Amino acid sequence: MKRTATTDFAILGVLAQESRLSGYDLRQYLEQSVAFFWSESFGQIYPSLARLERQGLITGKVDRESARQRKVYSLTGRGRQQLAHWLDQTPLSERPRNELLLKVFFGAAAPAGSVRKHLKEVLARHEAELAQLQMIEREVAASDQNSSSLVYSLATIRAGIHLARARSEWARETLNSLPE
Amino acid sequence: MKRTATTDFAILGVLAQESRLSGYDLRQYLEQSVAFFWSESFGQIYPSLARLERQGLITGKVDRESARQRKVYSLTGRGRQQLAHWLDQTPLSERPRNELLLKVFFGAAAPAGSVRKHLKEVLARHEAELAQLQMIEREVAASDQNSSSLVYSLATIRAGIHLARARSEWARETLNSLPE
DNA sequence: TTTGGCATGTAATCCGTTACATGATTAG
DNA sequence: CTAATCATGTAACGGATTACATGCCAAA
Repeated sequence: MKRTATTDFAILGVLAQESRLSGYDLRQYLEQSVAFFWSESFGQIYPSLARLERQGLITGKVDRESARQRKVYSLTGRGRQQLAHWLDQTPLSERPRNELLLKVFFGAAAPAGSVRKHLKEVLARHEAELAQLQMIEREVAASDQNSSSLVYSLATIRAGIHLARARSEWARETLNSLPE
Repeated sequence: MKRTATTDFAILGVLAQESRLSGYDLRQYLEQSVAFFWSESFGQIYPSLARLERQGLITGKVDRESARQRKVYSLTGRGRQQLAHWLDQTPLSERPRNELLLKVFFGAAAPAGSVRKHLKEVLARHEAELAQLQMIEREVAASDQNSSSLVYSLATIRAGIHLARARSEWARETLNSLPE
């Protein structure tokens, strides 16, 4: 018995911050905010929107102000309630699958230089990610919008910074510790 | 077009380190070594073993030395070759889904105290994990076995340590930064 | 003798991505 | 005009967990 359906709650969460969004908007929003720790595909979003509307957690209406044919959704009271309930449940601890670490673990069976090559690549990637997140942090922190969600956005950005830094340091350290 | 089939390679990798293992053994091995960044269920392992044997990458034989009815597998030359090839491919960057961060991000819509509660829990969890990994690191480092895979085991353990430390520090810092 | 661990497998189900299918609008 | 982007959806597929189903062996 699992029951998570996190896609539904990701949608409810975004609609709690901003209403009158289309499926397309929702995707954009997620990509531009939480992409580094969460993502949804259209294949998930559209069926989910239909389901949530059927359940009365969101309401959809055709957007007349737009020239395009788009349907925008907003949270209902019940939707907000359900979201709050889900947010209160302790999050499931993820069972991550890290292909890089698996390849490092089996390093002894790899061709010479493979592991170093992978480590150099991730080091570069995480250093770039770190720089980018630090820039975003400065921007967000400087934005004068004192919305209630600001502190939470900042917290997740800092999580990304901590993780990118830890991964970079590990990669650097490991490159030094490996022979050849 | 994706093509990963990582379960297969996880099995090949373990068999490269130790031969004559049953499906049950493989599960045990994975749980006791790479569990914090990789796991496989029986529902994956047994079909995968059958497939790998059909492809000639491993060979299985009924274990006569054991009183139990078990079939043990070993890597073939071709299996070792395939593994080496896979290990050389740059690992796919994971698209992680972190439910905790999602709940933090939507914190403004949560009941009062929810986020703090979650953060306290993960802080405790990661601090315990950190202590455990540090212990394991000392044990493994002290083990006189100078096997070629030792350095790679240590590297993955240190990855766990870096990550657990980063997550703990982030949680502590975030608890301080949140109001109330 | 009965419980826990060893041991193997299949079936049901879920979750998620990718590909497919279609079409309108807008900017260059 | 034409390419990019907006926009919505379904179908096919694959990967993974969980539940189901079965049964033996060893230790308490």
